[in-house]
Amino acid sequence: MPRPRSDEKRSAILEAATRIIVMQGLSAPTAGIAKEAGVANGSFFTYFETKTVLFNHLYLEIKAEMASAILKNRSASAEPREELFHVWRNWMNWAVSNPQKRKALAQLGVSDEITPDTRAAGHKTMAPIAELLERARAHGPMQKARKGFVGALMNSIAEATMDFMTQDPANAKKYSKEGFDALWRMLN
Amino acid sequence: MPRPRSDEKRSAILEAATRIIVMQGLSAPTAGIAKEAGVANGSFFTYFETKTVLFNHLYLEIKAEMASAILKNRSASAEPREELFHVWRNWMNWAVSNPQKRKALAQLGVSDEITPDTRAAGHKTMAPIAELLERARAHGPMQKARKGFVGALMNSIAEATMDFMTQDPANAKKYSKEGFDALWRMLN
DNA sequence: TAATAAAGACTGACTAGACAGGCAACAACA
DNA sequence: TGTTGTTGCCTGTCTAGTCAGTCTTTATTA
Repeated sequence: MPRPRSDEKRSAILEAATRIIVMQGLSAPTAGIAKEAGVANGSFFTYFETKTVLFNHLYLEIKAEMASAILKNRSASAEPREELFHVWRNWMNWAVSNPQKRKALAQLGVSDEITPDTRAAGHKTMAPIAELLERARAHGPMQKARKGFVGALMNSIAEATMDFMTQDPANAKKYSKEGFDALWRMLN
Repeated sequence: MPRPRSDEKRSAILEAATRIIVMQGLSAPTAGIAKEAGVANGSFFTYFETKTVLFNHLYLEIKAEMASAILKNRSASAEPREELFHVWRNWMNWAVSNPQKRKALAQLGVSDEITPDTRAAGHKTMAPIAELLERARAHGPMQKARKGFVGALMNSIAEATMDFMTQDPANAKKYSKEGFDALWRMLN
């Protein structure tokens, strides 16, 4: 049997890229990422054809992981408010526990190396959350607003809240509660 | 007497940089910016010592212009809600009228070439708006939240709203109203 | 008014360095 | 020994910033 192409090294590169991007930005040399991953300079390109391909994979991976963390342990029965709050808490927890991934994701998100296809795929992983939001706003003042707009507003409030939580961890809980209450007031 | 160094060319470079950044991103070559400004390659550096210096100047200039547009024609007497809405409308109008500047500012804002000093100065130009927000939230449920946090929430809602307005201009007015109402609900 | 000089704004070819990706050689396993 | 993953050196390309020199305008003089 041929020695299998190591998925571990693939993951190592993705993780190394996260760390390096946080520290040095997207213009960081591939050589640095390879070194951080404990892999030879040229090996980088046996795992990812180009730097851009790596970026697109990393974007999707982090986004998918985040979506999965957000949707963990849902109780299907709960009231809309409770349901949304559960998701909110998962979201904020993930952000506090994974500041690097969040930071890297933010950088990747504004890069023009991320293709529309990748963005669309990333958006798709968030679809269940959008659906949940639909129920939460169903009877409130935003019921006639465009679906995507409400989602964008929620997302922007969440991002701002997460920024403050990571920047001032001592008051993280406070920000989380205030942020969610603000969101709920907006929806109802 | 020496011929005066042309402020027009300085402005031309700043304007050219805005256009080029929107089209090509921050990694666009200085040569391209110089060409777009109708200035020789090397002249770029007689107006701005380095590319980073240009970026910092541009960031501040756009931010200051935006703040000035937002604060235009204020009537000091009005009710908090009216006062805030006036500012909101100015803000949205500026965004719709200057999509390129907004886009360039967004790119510059996430760049790590913008120094903390520059960010602080940019923040300062928005101080009057923050003050106004203080009055608007004074009697609402967010009166005990940290000042900067409320400002960040307002800003994030405004950004999301402006995104949708520029992306779907036909419904711009609708988004503007819905966005402001959402903000006000959040504050009260 | 015309000729000359001085100043300094402006130019663009050039350089030094950085980096993405290629590739020829190598190592490990069957 | 053949096959395949892995290596790290190499190269072609790109670009920020430099600098020796040109050009334009103003000041001075006759």
